[in-house]
Parts: sequence; C-alpha cells; structure tokens
Amino acid sequence: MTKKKIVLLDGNSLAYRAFFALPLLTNDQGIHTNAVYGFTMMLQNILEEEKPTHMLVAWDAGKTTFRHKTFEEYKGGRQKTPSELSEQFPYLRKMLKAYNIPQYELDQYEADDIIGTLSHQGDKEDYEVVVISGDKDLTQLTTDRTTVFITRRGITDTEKYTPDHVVEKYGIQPHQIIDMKGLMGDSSDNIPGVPGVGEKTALKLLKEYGSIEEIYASLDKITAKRLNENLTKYEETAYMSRDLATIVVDAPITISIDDLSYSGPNMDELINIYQELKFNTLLEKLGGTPIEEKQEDVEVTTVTEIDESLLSNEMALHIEMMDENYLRANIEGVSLTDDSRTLYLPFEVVQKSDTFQTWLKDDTKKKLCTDSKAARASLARHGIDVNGIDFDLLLGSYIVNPSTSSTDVASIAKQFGYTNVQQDETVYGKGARKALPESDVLAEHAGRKALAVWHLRTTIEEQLKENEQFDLYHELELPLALILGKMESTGVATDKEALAKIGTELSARITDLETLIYDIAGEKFNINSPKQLGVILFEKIGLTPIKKTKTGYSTAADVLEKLASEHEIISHILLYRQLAKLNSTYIEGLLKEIHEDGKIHTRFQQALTTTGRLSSINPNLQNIPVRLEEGRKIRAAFVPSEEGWSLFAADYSQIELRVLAHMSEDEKLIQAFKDNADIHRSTAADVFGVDVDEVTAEMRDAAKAVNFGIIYGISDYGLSQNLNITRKEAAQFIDTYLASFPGVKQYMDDIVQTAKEQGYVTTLLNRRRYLPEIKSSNFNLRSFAERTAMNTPIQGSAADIIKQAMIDMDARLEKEGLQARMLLQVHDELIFETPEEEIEILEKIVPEVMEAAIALNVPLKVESSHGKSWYDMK
DNA sequence: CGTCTCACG
DNA sequence: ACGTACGTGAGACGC
Repeated sequence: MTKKKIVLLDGNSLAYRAFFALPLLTNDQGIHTNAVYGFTMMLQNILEEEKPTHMLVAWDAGKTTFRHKTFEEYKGGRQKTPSELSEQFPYLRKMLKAYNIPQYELDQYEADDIIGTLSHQGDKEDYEVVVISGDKDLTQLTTDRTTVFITRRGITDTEKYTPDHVVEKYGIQPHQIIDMKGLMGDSSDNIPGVPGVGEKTALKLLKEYGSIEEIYASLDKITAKRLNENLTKYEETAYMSRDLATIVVDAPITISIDDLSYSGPNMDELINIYQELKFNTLLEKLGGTPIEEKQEDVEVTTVTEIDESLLSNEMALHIEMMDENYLRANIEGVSLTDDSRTLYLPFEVVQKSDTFQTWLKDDTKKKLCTDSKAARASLARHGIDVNGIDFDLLLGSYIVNPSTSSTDVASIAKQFGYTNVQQDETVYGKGARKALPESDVLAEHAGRKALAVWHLRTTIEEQLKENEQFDLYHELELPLALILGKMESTGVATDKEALAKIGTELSARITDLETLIYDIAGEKFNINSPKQLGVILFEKIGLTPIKKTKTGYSTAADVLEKLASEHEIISHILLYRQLAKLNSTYIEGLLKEIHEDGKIHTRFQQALTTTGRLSSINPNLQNIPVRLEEGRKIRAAFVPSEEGWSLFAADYSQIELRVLAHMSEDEKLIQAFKDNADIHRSTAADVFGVDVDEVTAEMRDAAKAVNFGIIYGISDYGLSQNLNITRKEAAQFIDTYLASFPGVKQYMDDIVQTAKEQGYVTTLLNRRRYLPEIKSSNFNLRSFAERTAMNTPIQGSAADIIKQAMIDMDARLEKEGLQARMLLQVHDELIFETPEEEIEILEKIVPEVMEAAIALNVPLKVESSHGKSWYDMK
C-alpha cells in the first residue's frame, strides 16, 4: 500500500505571500491576478514534488476568533487587506475548486487551528503530513511525521522545518516554539510578549531553563537586572502571549482527514479559469491552448513581377527576416499593402525590380513600417535605398508607453486592440526548432504584419497627439532612426590582431593565476562558479560570509574586497575575475562579432529602455572598459576605418546634474554651473560647511557619491552601501545635502507627488513613463516607483538632449560637407571617425552643436578629444 | 532558462 | 518590518 500523505495549506498566508512577492499583474479585464498566479505556481510545484494523496486549503474565517476573548487587541493595528488582493480571493477559491482541492474554514478559528487539528490527526493516523505557510508560527507543529514548509523570498522557494532543522536553527525543540513566542511576542499579530525580550534572549532563556514555567521557577537565578524586572512584572503577559501563539490541535472541525483525498484536477474547469485569467504559460503546461484570437482571412498575393499599377503613393511595408539581427539576416521578402490589396514580394523579385527600387527610393512615396531602422539597414546591405518613411509602429508604440517591452508586431498590435496578426514565434517556432515555414505561410505572415502597421497608424498617431508627444516621435525619434541606421551600417573598424594579442597575454596571466589559486586552496575547482568558490572560501578556508544570495554565499567583488585582509587568496581571485571577464566578454566576445569587412556593427535598440536611453547589442559597444587600465587597453583595438583618419569623441560634462539644476531650479546648483565650478567639490564645500579650497579628496568623493545618489532617487541604505558607511551617517549626509539645496529637495518632493497624481512622469521633450506602482501598498514596489519618479526625468531628459544633438550634428556634418562620420553614442558621448584635416573643424562645431541642442537655464558643457584609437584619445 | 557577476553611463 | 541605489548587455554556471 502506498503511504498516505496530506498537504495542508494556509490559504490566507500564502495568498498574502504571493501578492507581495509578485508585481501587480492584470488580465485583459483589468482584474489583478498576481496572488492567484503566485498561489497557482506554488501549488503546481507542491503537487509535482510532494505528490500528495490528500490535500486541504484552510482559510481564516471572519474577523473575530476565540483569541479575541483572551486578548481584545489580538491582531490589532493591522493594515487592512489591499483591495487589489481581496478582489482575488473569489478567483483563488474558484481555482482551488477546479483543482478539486477541499477548502475549509471554521467560525471563531484561524486557518492555523484547522491545520493544527488535522496535522495532529494525521500524525496519529500514520499520515505523512506537510504543512505549508508563510507564517513561521506554524513551525511549532513540526514532528517526526509533520514537516512544515515556510515560504522564503519568491514564491516557490521554501524552507523545510523538520524537528532536526528546528533544533539546528533555534537550538530548541519544536514544542518550545510557543514558549519562545510567549516571551518575545509577535508584532505582526500584536502579541505583546515580555518587553525587552527578543528572539535572542528568548532562545537563551529557553535553552537554559526549557519552558516559561521553569524560567519563573528559577527567576532568582536570572541576575540581569532589567530582564529580571521585566519578567517579574510581565509574568501574566508571558503566559497569555504563549496561549495566543499556541495553535489549537483539537478545534471542533466537521471534516475528517479521510474526506480530503486528492485525485487531480478537473482539467476542463482548470483550463477555463486559466484562460479567463490569461495564465498562458500554465495553460501550455496543461496542454491547453490560450484562447486563439480569431484571425480574419486575408488575401496576400505573391507577385513575381512588379508593375507600377501595384504601387500607390502611400503603403505599409514590412521586410521579412527570420533572424532578428537585420545586419546579418537574410531577407526573405517584402510585404506591401494599402489595404486595397496586400502583396508579398520574394526578395529575388525585389532585387531585380527597378520599378520597385525606384518607388522605395522616392521620397514622395510615403512608407509606413515597423522598425524603420531595420528596414533601411537591411535593404542598404543590398544597395537598396528607402526614403519617405513616415510612420514607424515600433517607435510610435514605444513613445506611447516605453514600459511595454514588446518589439514583435503581434504583441504591439495587441496592445492597441488589433489581433489579426501572429507572433513571429508562432510562425517560425523557437529554439532548436526555429525554421522557415512554407512560402505561402511566410507570405501571409508578412502580409498580416504590413496590414497591422497600416491599420494602427491612426490609432497611434492620435494617441501621440493627445499626449502632446507627436513632435517627440515624429521630429526626434523617427529622424534619429535614420541616423542610427547609418551608424550601424558604417560600423567601427576593429584591429583583430591587436585584440588577439591582448587575448594571448591575458590567457597566460589567467593560467598563472589559476595555478596559484589552486595551490593556495589546496585543490582544483571552478573559480568561475560562485557556488564552488563559496564552498572554498567560506567552508574550506573558513572566512566569514558577509552577504548571502538567494542560492548561497555572495562572492561579489564588494564582499571579497572586505575579506581581502583576511586571506591572501582573495586578491588573486579578484584579479582572476577581472582578467577572465576581459578575456571572455571583450576579447573572445568581440572577436566573434567582427564582420567580413573588418568592422563591428553594433545595433542600437531605440525602443527598449524605460527612460529613453539607447541600448547597444551584438555586441554592446556602450560598455567597453575604461575605468581600469587593464581593461581600457581593449579600446586600442577600435580604430578609424581609413588611412590618415582619426577617431574623435565629445562628451557632455555632468549632463545629468545640469538637467537636475535646470528642472529643480535650485539657485545654488544653477550658480555653481554658471560659475563653471567643479561640481563635486562645490557640493562638498556646501555639505561639509567648509571653504572650496579646504575640500579634501575624501570629502569630494563623498559628495560625488551623494550627487549620484540624488540622481538615482536617494536612499540612506543605497548611499551607505556605496560609501561603506553606516546607514545613520548616510542619512545625515542626505539631510545636510537637502538642507543645503532646498530647490532639489522641493523638486524631489514635487515629482513624487506629481507621479502619484497623474500616474506618470515626463522629460524635457515630453517623454513619458507610467508608474502605477507608486500607489502600491507594498513598500518595496512603492519605494522603487518613487526613486524611479526622481530618476527618470533626469536620465530621460539627458537622453532627449543627446538625441537632439545627434540629429543636429548629422545635419551639420552634411551642411559643412564634411567626410567625418558619427559612429557611436554612449549615453553622454558621441564618437566619430574623421580625416585628420577635419579635426580642427570638428573641435569647433561638435561642442557647438551639442551645447546648443536644447537650451537649459544652465550652460551645457562639452569636452572633446581625438586620437589614432579609442584608447589614445586625448 | 534563471542566477550571479561585472562591464559601461 | 520591509530590503533597495538609476539605466543597460553579456558570459558562465548549473538546473
């Protein structure tokens, strides 16, 4: 006979856990689903891992319980359940019903008591019992047959309490946990306990005396004066607190454990609920399918010859490629529509059609597309020009809401209520099974995308106009796409041999370090594995772990630096890490990305970041090392593409702080920039109350960190981590800073308030970011949204400024008839390649254009440099 | 595929 | 009491 196993779940506690662990998800009806989703994930996990024969979810019943008769204020002072959570309870119950999992609640009793009673029964009747909750109180139920799982961070991760684990963790037996609670109380349940007694004292007392009774019997042996006084004074409270914390094991339940057998869900019902809640991943796991949006039929004609009569003055087009990297991908074909007819042109047809290519090039023929940069850059590789692009779905939807990270036409379209197009993944498959479909399927897919673009234009443009963002979209992002496309196609010449040579030297040093580290450790292990490294450092060598991660010991650099004086191995590991990173990411990684033309062609993602910045991928050229000399040498491999040319760079000095000065209108900050002061030094002088020339290097460093903190939406904890000082000292710094810059303080308060009122924040050019979580009752989510409200206008406005500068710069280069080309943007810096004879002109016009991009009430300052490689720029 | 670590602004 | 600095991308590991 198979052993009987019952799983008992604390419904309210787990729902709370799931709710707070996950961001607020909603289904298409606007109903919040995060608690149901989290609960379901947890349930799914438990079913798979524990394979129970019996199950129950216990719920708290109503407001009052028998405990309130003992102590009126029991669970007093609790925040009431957020409505976003309470609205989810009916769905939770429905979901559990579909699982065929019994649910039970009992008037005057809490879920704990139901669980306690049943686990007690199960224990006696030879069941294996598993109790699952987010509340550590339940660990008192632990026995040889009852294991208590307490959720850890996240939702599916649990800590498993067996009697051994309780002893190991607390040094007391499970039955003593109620004595511990009695002594220390529980603030979340408003159980008082004995004042001045926390977990540590409670455990110490119990280890020595065993129980509250024994403690009071030996009260005269407790010599600590305050403790003795408090114990004496609060004896009654201690006993009452223990009673409150004691879970009932004989509640008058009307069910019996044998009624709770579990034999699996009702699949149809479950699929229905998942569909209603839009739990698509869970649906697929069950073998169900998400509700297919009905796709209207479309007629897509594949053409082999283009006639002018097929082309009109305004059409949507889509360049179909299987690989998302349009700088390398094969073009399969081009779809075209003006809604009267939809065409698909296999790429061979495009290539040999002068008629079509002339149409593409004609500026007066307007084109609508998604990702105009990809369209232009991919065709440019085949010498085909596209002009007259007047709508870009990707950019438009990004400006409407930068937080929705979809790039696929189908997902974008769906956000705007258009469902007549399929996901790329549906058509091509994913992972190893990704492949080209039949040509008619491909033609239809590409045709549907063009149709989606055509139909969404009005919707999106109207919304942009309504939000006063049409200019940002049409005069900034759209022209910028063209410029970025040119930069990507131009690429950056890379000296392969130089990279390889640095790589050889690095490899040799890495091998030496490996040998040395193995030698010191006394064994071989994988230094790149944080897990293995943790075992060596904290178990074998016995260093003290400073920080933990979800999965074990943290071995991050800041942790290792604190341990450096403890053991010689640390410095070698830090160096190894540094060199290994350089070798794998920057030597091997970059070598793989050099195209046949000897250049690296990064792609700038223009519709990705939530703040309006660009990002750079395949490879990322915005994070090439610079801070440490070892890494900085990598930059020597980036060179001009032509003989007699140089690289030229220009960067904004302190652009984000200048934006802050402008937006906050803080007089002192504005004056400092008008005086062209060293801003960190002048901040230090203010914060430390000394003269500018009395500021020490340490004071300047601290002020610099505070300045960064202000930009990031400061918190005392964050600053304390950064400066390696106590939280209190950090808080003091911040107070002094804000007192010294009252305009900044006012701005920070105002922006958070504005975000709460209107639901979003904006930048100089009216870029928006929505912050729904700023109203969350979850402290973490809310705090994060508040910091974002402070940071996004600053970071985003700086992004606006450099984007405008790029557009102006491109026009200026053209106007001056210069050969110099823009190659890269690194957030506050532009990099060009240029014939040497143009350097002098660039030194004049680049700062001029960048400084004039957008007028602020402080001057913008740009510094430039040039050299024979990215390393040599001075 | 998620986690950790680390490179940049 | 909570558990954090803001914004990114990539490589290695280990399930």
